[in-house]
Amino acid sequence: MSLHLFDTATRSMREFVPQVSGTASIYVCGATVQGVPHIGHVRSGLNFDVLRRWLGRDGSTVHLVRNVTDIDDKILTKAAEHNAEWWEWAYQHERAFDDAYDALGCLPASYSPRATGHVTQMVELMDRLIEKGHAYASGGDVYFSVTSFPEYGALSGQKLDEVHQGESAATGKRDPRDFTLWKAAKPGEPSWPTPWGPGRPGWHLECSAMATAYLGGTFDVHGGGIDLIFPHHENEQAQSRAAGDGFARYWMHNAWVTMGGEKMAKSLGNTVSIPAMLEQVRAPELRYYLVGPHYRSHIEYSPEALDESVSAYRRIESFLRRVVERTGAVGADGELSPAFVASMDDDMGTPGALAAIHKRLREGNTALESGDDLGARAAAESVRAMTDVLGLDPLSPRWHDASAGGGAGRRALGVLVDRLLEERSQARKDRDFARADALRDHLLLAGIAVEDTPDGPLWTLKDD
RNA sequence: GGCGGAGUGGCCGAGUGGCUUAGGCAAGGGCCUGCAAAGCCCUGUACACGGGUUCGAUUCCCGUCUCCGCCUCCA
Repeated sequence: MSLHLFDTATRSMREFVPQVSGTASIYVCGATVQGVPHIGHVRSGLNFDVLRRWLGRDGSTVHLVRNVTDIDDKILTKAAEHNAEWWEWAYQHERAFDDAYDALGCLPASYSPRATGHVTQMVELMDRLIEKGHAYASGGDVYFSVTSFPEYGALSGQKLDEVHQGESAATGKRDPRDFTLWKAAKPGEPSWPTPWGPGRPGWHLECSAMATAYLGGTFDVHGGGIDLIFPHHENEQAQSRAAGDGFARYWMHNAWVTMGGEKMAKSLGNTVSIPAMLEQVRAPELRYYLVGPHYRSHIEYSPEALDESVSAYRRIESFLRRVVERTGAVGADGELSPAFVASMDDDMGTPGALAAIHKRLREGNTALESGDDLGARAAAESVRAMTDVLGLDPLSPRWHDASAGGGAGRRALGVLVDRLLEERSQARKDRDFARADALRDHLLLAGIAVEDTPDGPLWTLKDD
C-alpha cells in the first residue's frame, strides 16, 4: 500500500499523490509568536516533522514551509504590557519556538517566512480579490465577501447561515460574516502602506500569501492544529481559491494535548512549557511521548503516561547500547519491517509503527540472549532505521552526544570509572561482594549506574 | 443552536464483523544472576449503556448517558 492520508476537506482517507512526482510541498501553520511554546504547540511541529521524514525516506525532496506570525493583536498587547517593542517581543518568542523545535529534533523547516516580510504579496492578493469582486475596501479595512464565494464553508462543513464571524473592530462590513483581510492602522500601531491606506495584516491573509509565494498557487499538504479548521483555514482557502489559486490539495490537522481534560491554553493557565518539560525528561523521551499516539488522537497529558514513554524509550536505547557494546558500532540503514511501513503508510500510524519497532527489538534481544550476534546486529540496524523515521534513533548524534556531557569530560570520566570498575571486578573475582557492592553504590551516588552483562560491566550516566 | 471528535483490560494507547490476548508501562510466576539491573518465557483483567441488523458485534445502524473541541484568539 502506498501512503494514504486522512484529508480533512473530504473527511476521507486519500492516497497521497504529490503534484510533482518526487517532490512534496507542505505548508504548516506555525506559531503566533506571542508567548513561550508549550507541548501542545510542539506536537504539531513534531507530527509534521514525522510526515516530512516519512515522505523523504525514498529520496523525495520535501519542501516544508512553516510560517511565523509576528504581528497580531496579542503581540501588540503583550509587548505593551511588558514594555517591549512589538518586534522585539515577537522575535524573542520566535527564537523560543525555534529552540523548542530544535531541542526536540525537528528538522529545520525549508523556510520560515514571517508575516511582516510579505506585505507585498498580501497586497497583490487583495488586489486580485478586489478585482474579481470577492473583496472590498472600507474605511481603510479590507474585507472578504463571503457570499461572493459559493464554496465558502466547504472545508469545515459549516453552513453559511450558521456562521458567526464575530471579529470585533469590524464596523465597515457589508455582511457580518465577511472576514477581515487587512486592518486599518490605529494611532500608535505599526503599519504598512497599501493602496487602501496604512494598516496591518488580518490573521488569515498572510498564510495564503506566503504559502503561494513559496510553494506555488497549488501545493500538496496544508497542516495545522484542529482548531485552525475554522475559521482560519476555511478563510485561507476561500481567499486563495476565489483569487484563482488551487491552494492545498490535502488538509491535515493534528489533535490536542489536553491537561485536566481541557485544551492547553495560556488563558487557562494549564500549559507546560518546553524548557520546563526538559528539566523533567530528556528531549527524545518527550518526543517519544508526543509522537507515539496517532496524530489525530487527543493526548491527555499526565506525568504517569510521560513516565511510561520514558521507560519505553529507554528500553530501545538500552537494547542498542547492548548490541553496540557486544558487537561494535551499528549502522542506521537497516530494513524497515513491513508492519512498520504499512502502519506509516496508513495515515502515519505511529502507534503501529512503534509496535513494529518493539517487535523487532524483542527479536534482537532474543538473538542477543542466544549469542546470535549477526541476528542482533540486523535487528539493531532495523530498529535504528525505523526509530530514525520517527526522529527517535537513540544512537543518532543528535541524541547520543547530548547526554554524554562533551568529549573531553566524557573521556576523563571514563578513565576514572573504568578504574573503579576494574577494582570492582577484582573484588567480585575474590568473592568480596561487600566491597563490590560498595563500589557500585559509590558510583551510583555519583549518578553512574552500573549493570553487569555477559560482556562485562556497563555504565551509564543517570540524568535524574 | 450549527459542525466535529471521544468513551477499550490497573494505566497509556492501537485495531478489527467471527485467533490481533496490537504495542508499551505496571503487576504476578519462572529462567538467568553472588546480589542488583537488564533480558527472555508465561499469566491475568476489555471494549460506556440500551436496543437493532447478523449464524455471530468491541467493531455496522438507532437511541441514551458522559466528556471534549470548533463556531471569538489559539497547535
